[in-house]
Amino acid sequence: MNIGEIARRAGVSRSTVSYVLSGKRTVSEPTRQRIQAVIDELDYRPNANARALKEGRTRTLGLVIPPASQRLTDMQLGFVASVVEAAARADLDVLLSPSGGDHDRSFERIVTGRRVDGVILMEIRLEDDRVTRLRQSRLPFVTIGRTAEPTGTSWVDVDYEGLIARCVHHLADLGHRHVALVNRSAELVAAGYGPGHRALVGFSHAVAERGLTGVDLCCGDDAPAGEAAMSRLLTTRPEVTAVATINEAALPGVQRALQAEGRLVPRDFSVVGVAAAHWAEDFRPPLTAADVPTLEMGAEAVALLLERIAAPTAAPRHHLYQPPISLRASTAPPPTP
Amino acid sequence: MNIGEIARRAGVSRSTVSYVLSGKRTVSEPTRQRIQAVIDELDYRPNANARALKEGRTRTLGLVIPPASQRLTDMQLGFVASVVEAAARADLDVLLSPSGGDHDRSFERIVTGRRVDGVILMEIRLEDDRVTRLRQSRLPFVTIGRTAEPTGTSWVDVDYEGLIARCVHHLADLGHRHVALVNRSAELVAAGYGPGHRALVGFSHAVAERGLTGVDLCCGDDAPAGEAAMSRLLTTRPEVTAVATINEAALPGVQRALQAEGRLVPRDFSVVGVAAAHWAEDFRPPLTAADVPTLEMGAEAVALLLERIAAPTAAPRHHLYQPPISLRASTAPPPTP
DNA sequence: TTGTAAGCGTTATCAT
DNA sequence: ATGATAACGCTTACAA
Repeated sequence: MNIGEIARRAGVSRSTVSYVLSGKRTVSEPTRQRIQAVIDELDYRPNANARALKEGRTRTLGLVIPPASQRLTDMQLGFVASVVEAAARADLDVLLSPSGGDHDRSFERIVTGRRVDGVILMEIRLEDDRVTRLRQSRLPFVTIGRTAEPTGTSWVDVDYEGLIARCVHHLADLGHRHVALVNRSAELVAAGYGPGHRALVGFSHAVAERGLTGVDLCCGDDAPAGEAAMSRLLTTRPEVTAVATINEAALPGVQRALQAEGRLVPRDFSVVGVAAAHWAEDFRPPLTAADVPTLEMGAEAVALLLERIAAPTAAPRHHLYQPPISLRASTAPPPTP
Repeated sequence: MNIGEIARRAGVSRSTVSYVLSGKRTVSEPTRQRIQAVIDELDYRPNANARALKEGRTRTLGLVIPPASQRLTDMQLGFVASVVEAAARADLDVLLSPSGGDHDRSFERIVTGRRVDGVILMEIRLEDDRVTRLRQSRLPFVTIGRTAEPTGTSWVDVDYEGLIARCVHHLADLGHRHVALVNRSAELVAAGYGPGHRALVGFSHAVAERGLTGVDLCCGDDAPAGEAAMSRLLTTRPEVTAVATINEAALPGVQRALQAEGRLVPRDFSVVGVAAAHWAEDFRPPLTAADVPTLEMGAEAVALLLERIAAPTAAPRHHLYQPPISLRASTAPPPTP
């Protein structure tokens, strides 16, 4: 079923059918209706590839996700979902590429096969080969997260540095003197994963600024890891009375460890962090946290990408999110010794 | 950068370049090397759309996911990840379509725009418009889950009916007389969501067969809903000593409600279910459960789809998964009154 | 208001 | 062993 078939059945030329489809020139009402009737009857829709070939654009966005082997976190999933949704609203399709390293066939296909009009990249490292690769290609792209030197690229990111600093200040204001940071996994931080580094920077600065003692620990992205890290902390550093965290997936484990040690939150121990709202609300008691607006960020990433596609030479833009810290019920002054 | 440019620089015709790329006819070693050198130098890769147009296939799979608005469950995410991964292993790309209802533009684009060689459908209902739609189209497809009458289609599914029945028998064997089923949300069940219905059928039959009293309740896909449903059950039906569930996301809430009522698992109350392994292992104590093999199922769905694409007229195949129930530590005989 | 025809970048069938 | 050329299905000047 192609445009020629429709044209034949309607007794017109192919171009007239095309113009009915696109509305790019006026077609007399009788012919338009006749053609439309045939289209409806045969449920015809133009071949997207042929159209893309001719138009030079694919109406498709590429989304590079971390390889599936390592389970996606809730937040990553939130980004995927919101990007796909925002793209669908703009009548754009999304092509997924699971790729971690640089030499990835799927990634190469997308970047260089002209299958997409632009790319959204997730899980950005401070030094990121994929960003380098994309920069030298002509393909518009936007990153969720940012490299160490993001100038010249469009991106959205969460201000982990500032947010964790604010968390520490909040704890200091309450009177805590010994605080800890529960970071993401050691591998991630070692690999130069942005949020891990920036959270650590923000933590260290704030701790120094307020004259606190701070201990930072890495922790895998799941409850068992959180429980292990936390119980180790509680026994080796009993003076610590509060933690700040960016590792939402570890929270259930953090909670369990606290409970196992008989520390009541927030009476005996305070917890504060950066996390998607549902993790925070699911904590007992509800977690005082900066809620990462994944939905908004995914939509904004798509918007920025569409901008770059429309005007590739325009100055790149970015959006650093600093969601306010929702005061829920997990922080209080430290217990009096 | 197109094949003509490569041909010109290498001083050969376009077809020769094409043959070097595909290897479909022998090219003399010197010319082959000369052409390959140009290709490497310019990092040329053929335009995927042009190739698709000519070859009549896109090397792309469509994956229809539930609309992003409703957060994807962990299991759904597992399917997405494993499908994408399996496709990448076969050098196939995956086009995502978030679509719930039938009249979805994104879905229509994929089905009828010839953007993909085949489609994988998730979240199948007993009566599913998308399946009907796909059936009348010529496009090969595979479903994860199955309709009420799946004959003639290829699918993979979990045997919720048999599995929940086995759970009930397990509980009955232990001596429980009053058991409950924690199902998925009422909306889902009302909409004819397969797992919800089949779990209920399996539960009812097994309960009848063993002469137990059974109560079934629907419950949203999150911890708060699980907590609410469970605490309601514990107060209104205090005689119930065990639950079986297919609602993994509700498990943390189930646990909290039990704890709040002072019921110790498994001494006072038994819990058993069908859930991804990490939910089961995260339960306290570890949950006796049939572990849904999402990874395997996603890969199998891709394999079945590739079969159908290769041989559209061959008899469809399916795979009903009945993972064994891993005996962990959440079930025991009921407390003696 | 409509039709004709060129061309998007490939692949594959003929020739040579 | 290689080259010309006709499709694939569409959009869009350019003509009429």
